[in-house]
Amino acid sequence: MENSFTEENYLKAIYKLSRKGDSGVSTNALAERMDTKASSATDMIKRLSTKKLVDHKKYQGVTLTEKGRKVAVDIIRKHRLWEVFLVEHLGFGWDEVHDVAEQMEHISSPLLVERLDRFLNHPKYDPHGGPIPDAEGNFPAPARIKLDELPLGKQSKVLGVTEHSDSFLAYLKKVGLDLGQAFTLTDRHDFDRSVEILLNGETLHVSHDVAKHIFVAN
Amino acid sequence: MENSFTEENYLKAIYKLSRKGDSGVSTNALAERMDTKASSATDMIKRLSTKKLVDHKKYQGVTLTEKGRKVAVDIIRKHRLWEVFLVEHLGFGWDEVHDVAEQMEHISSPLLVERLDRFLNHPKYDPHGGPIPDAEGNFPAPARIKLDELPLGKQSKVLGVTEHSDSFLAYLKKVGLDLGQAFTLTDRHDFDRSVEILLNGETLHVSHDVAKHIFVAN
DNA sequence: ATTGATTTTTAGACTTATCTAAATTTTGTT
DNA sequence: AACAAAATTTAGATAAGTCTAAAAATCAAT
Repeated sequence: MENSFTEENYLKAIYKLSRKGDSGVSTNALAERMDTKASSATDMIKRLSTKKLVDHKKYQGVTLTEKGRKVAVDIIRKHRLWEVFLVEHLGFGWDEVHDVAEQMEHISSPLLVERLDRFLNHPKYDPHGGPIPDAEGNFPAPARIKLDELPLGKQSKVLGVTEHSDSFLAYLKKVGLDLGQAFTLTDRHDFDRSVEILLNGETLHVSHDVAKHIFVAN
Repeated sequence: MENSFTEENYLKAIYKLSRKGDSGVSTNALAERMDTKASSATDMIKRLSTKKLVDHKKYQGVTLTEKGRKVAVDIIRKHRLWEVFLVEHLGFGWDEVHDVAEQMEHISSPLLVERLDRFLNHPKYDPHGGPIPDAEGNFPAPARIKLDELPLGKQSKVLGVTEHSDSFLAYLKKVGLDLGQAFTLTDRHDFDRSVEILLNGETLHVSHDVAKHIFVAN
């Protein structure tokens, strides 16, 4: 009754895609996210379906069962806990941890996870600002909003991002929007929904496309 | 040019079996250690051979190439570093870590290993007393001997074991021969090569079969 | 509502790692 | 040296995960 790494990765992908659209996840979307072909996704859907980890009606997309959701959330929990460890204890940059955590998340030992969680002091968010579910699969209520929703004049700081592409992270680093960076929202342009923020004495213009992907303290 | 977990485990098994007998490792011995059939071992030997990780002449046993030895030793390095982490930072008992480390040893990230090693302060021995090779694959010179070779009257302490079965570890725990336990060798019986040691004011009789599996400080 | 495009599934093949059963090579003994 | 026993390899199957190419179902659109 063990799940392979591949099965776990598919479950995680289905979970993440479900967050977006509210209906079932399409075979094509799943295949694209898994960087594989639709036929492979179909095969895996069948496998997961016989294991009662997903519900599937032909041509109708997949959804996770409660059992499947538990597995997916547990992997996310492990992924994010390891990211915290890598950044806080091994000195990794928050933009260097993803690939390693992608491997560590598959280590199977409930005792290890419990002890790691305690060692890290039960963190609620990972270095990207992603919420860490507890052992029962419940996510913490996020005390944070997107930068484009922050009230004018408010002081805040960067808590995380919702976009993890290399180019986006590199852009943030270049303009100084590092994790934890404090700033004040000084202006807002309604016509294009861009904002101006003051950080380290410099005024920075941030487009809405960027602002909507940045989590900040509320 | 990636090695699968299975390939890595075979390489590690060949390495460990090579330590014992000095000649090549037999297919049967390898199959037994991998808990599989001889035919499977033969198949894997062929695979590793085409990858230039082992040398093999039909019916003649396998030996690691230099390349194969590097891979095997690197896995042992990772295994032992993670064991140190589990015991010293997550509060695992030295008898609880093996199975988890067995999984962690396959995580592939030279950067991670380097940083873990630094975080742990470049340990030379794992919690079982096993020497940890450095990044170049060199083992530290062991400043320790087996209990059955300890001179009469010498004070010492338990550094590790060469036998990791549950029953053996449980026996050690029961009689009080824990890791780090200090004692004095008070007597030696030549007829059966057993020894008597004094620990915590109690005299303990230790058979040669047990003593030869215990590393102690020299 | 029929056509055409898109999405999804099936069919058949390949790879890795395993197995059983049979064949072959080596070893040990007389 | 010959023959039986033991060890090893080959042959052919199976399961997981993938692929390409083709068939089937759904969707979109006039």
